Amino acid sequence: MKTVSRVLNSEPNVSEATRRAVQAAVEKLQYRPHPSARTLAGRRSYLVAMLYDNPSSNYLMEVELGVLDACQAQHYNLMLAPLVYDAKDIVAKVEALILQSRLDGVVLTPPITDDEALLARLDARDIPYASISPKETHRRVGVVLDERSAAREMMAHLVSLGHRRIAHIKGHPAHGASGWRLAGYRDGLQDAGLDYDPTLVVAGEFSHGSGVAATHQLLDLAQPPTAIIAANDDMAAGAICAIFERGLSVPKDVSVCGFDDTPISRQIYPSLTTVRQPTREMGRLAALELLKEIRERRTGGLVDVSYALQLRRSTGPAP
Amino acid sequence: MKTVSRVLNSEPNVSEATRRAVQAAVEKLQYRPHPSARTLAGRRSYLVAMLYDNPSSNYLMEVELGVLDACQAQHYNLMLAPLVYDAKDIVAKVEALILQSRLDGVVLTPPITDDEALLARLDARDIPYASISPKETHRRVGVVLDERSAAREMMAHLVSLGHRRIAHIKGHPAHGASGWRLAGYRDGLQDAGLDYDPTLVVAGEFSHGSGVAATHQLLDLAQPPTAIIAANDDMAAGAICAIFERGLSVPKDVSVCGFDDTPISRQIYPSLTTVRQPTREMGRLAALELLKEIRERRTGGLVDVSYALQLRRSTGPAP
DNA sequence: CTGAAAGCGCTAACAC
DNA sequence: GTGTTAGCGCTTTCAG
Repeated sequence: MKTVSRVLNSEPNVSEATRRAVQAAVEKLQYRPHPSARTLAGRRSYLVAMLYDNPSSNYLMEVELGVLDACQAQHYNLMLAPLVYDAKDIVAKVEALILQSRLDGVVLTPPITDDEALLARLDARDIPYASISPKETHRRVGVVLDERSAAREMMAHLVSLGHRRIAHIKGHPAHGASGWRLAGYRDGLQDAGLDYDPTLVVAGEFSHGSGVAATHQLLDLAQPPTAIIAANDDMAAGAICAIFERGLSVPKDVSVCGFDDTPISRQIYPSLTTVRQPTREMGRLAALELLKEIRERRTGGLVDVSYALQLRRSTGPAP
Repeated sequence: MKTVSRVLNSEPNVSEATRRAVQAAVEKLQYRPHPSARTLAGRRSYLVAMLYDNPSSNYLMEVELGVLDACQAQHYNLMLAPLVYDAKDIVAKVEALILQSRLDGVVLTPPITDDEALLARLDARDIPYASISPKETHRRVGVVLDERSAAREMMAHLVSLGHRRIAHIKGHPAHGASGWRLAGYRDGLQDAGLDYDPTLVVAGEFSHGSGVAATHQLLDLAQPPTAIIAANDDMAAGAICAIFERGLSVPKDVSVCGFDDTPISRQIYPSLTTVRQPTREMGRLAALELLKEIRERRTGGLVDVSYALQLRRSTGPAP
């Protein structure tokens, strides 16, 4: 019996002949190991959870697909854990989840990646976790991308088109990406020798509606911008709606660009210039690092992925 | 030990006093039953899967949220099973899934809802399943909506705005909804005393790109339509892109409407007139019926949910 | 109404 | 390299 177990788990100390014989029998009998028996006898649950906020964003759906991919490839199960981040009892909720479901590990998405209380609890319980775009990267497992340089490059693109009054709609303040993208925006201004004008930087929270509102605010300015760089695609789509509502045109009157290259960037008119993040791949890689960490502690690392400007129709020469 | 088990599973034959004592102890010891032990000893896995095709559609994401909701409420786990529907080995794949994961049941989404071979297999293995918008509704468990009447009402809306040349972009032929929506379109023509013009009905496959292509085809007609009713929101968004690309305006030159009321209908300009389907709720209800069916065979039913026209900015008076 | 006994199907630890 | 033994933490069955 144990020999069969060894073959099924690719463990060493089985002769090639025996291994083959077992495999043949498995095939013939259509044998499938029972996951629960395995979990009960062994120490692991073969279950990881993905913790996330805001379940209906385009971005998270892509991430989920990637995480799922990696889990399936390694025969792990994925449990979806939508969390309302406002709730102050997030730590308690996650704790209950871990206790009840015996999770082997968790994948964290922003802004949960940087909840100190939660991370401390995870560490204390010795639950491995991998983060996607965490704010703090010291000694972390997961995946990151140089968002600041991406924003800076996007700025260079706008400047090259002749834009001088470039506005920025910020992301949700709890997300690390918001800060980096703003920093890149400022880098871009500096590169072009432009002054930082605080009236051109308005708050947003990654939602379509917040993009609409922010854009109306910008267009009400005595000297409205000729280009808007939104911290994500949903807000950029909102910006385009607001511009059209005023009878203006994109990109003739105002150029707009977003971030993330989510499906919506190709589904609106005009198609959106944006920064391509390999979102799905990021989910996959984060999950892969998590699984490594689960198998063997201290072997997971922080993977750096690269972005690419995706030039489409929503940006054009300054009027 | 068995008494504790009874209390935890809300089984009868425990005195109120004992029950209370057990509950107090559970609380005090922070005891949590081990899911795998329960699965191993009992006969159920407390696991259901959602089978779906085309994982990146707005529609499915909403459905998933609803299904997840119902499962969590009843302490069932949800396994996501993205399937490539082209593949001819779909039955084998699902079979493997059931065998390996010991699923208690599955939720089916279109067009998998009507794969005869798969359904036969599920029946043979006695695996309960619930369908969301199945084509065939006889003796089925799940949730349906009167799509035909919805399309018909939408037609009435367009006719009331003065439109006479109304085109239809069909959905993916494998989906039942495509047929019903087309039927409702024809009902609407008849109601208005309009002739059916086959050149005004073009093929689509529910994707944005297919909506763009279909619309170009319609606008190339000697007598182009003044209104387009697409079989879903993604294609309607594509139609709007195509119309704008030609320098025309929506709804001034052409009115456009979609189906499903997915998030994108509110994220594009102009906002989309569409048929609201309680998509998330449909996922929830289907899962609920499935769980009923799992607990006690022949108790699940077919729930009928209602739609509502969502009038927004993409439809207006005929030119 | 309560509980003892016997597994569910695996893996860990340890012989051989 | 292979096999034995003893559980993992529950539920089922059946006796009280």
